[in-house]
Amino acid sequence: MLFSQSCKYAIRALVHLTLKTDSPSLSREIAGEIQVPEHFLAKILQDLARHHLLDSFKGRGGGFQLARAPEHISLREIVLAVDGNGLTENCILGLPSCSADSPCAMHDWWAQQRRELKEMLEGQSLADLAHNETPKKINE
Amino acid sequence: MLFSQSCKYAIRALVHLTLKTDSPSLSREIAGEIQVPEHFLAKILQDLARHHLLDSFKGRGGGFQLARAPEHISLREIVLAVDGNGLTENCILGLPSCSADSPCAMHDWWAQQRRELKEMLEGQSLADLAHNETPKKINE
DNA sequence: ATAAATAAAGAGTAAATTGTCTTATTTAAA
DNA sequence: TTTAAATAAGACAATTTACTCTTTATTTAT
Repeated sequence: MLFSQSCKYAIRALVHLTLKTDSPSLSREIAGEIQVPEHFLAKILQDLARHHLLDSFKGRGGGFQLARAPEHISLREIVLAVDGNGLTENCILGLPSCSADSPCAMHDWWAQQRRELKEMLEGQSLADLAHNETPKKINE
Repeated sequence: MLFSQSCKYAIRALVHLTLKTDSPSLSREIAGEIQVPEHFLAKILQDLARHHLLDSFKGRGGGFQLARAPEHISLREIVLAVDGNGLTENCILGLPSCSADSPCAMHDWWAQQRRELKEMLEGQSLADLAHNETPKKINE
């Protein structure tokens, strides 16, 4: 599994928010729309706010909102915020001692793969993702 | 995390066995050499035997051995045996309904990425991996 | 036959992740 | 200034993954 469940939910929530940039959205409503556990999502949104990908507003009229234009939020930033940098920084076989000096069996292979993966996560913006989202049915 | 802990252990065990193709190795000894929990590894080896990547022999003189030449065991086969096909077959955002007809926000991006990942897992054989392993110190 | 060595299997424990519920805290409106 | 609406935070429950321990089954050598 490339992304944790939290990270998947984060991406879906952010894509959803990309389509609603006018006013703050309630965590409860977002959860309902993208069909994920309400309180669990709330924590993820708090986390994204701490990482300055979202702005949060308390009290009446509050909610969550993208902190920046979706064109300037990369998929990589989202993954880093929620899952940390383990995916691209740790040894793929989990060896703490793995390094260029004492490489594991997959070190060179993964060094190449991870670089490409990183570039592709950086190259994909939230705006790109939102653009590919299946449009909601209107009739019905 | 790309691979489960079990899968990481499996790869390390198989690489180790690639360097010892003469006679069956004991699961206990493999665990000691690659430094992973003994009984946990035993189950993983059983699983690899069920998937015909290893041959197992009970009783005195028994142990585990590669079922085929390491040149003909791909990294992809190992991952499939231990982690299943979820990584390359499931929606990366975990949506059961995601398909070409109703794609998720990352569908197209991931379709491309997963194809490349698949090819690279197929292209890497156990022999290739073993070849990149850090050689054990001899003096001392 | 018997004993010893090994994998196989099963049941259980521990830890991490995922998800729920309740209570603060903050804000804006009435 | 009180009340209602929202996020923030904390404690907890459930599930999955990782790991351990014990027993059973099988094989070889004596």
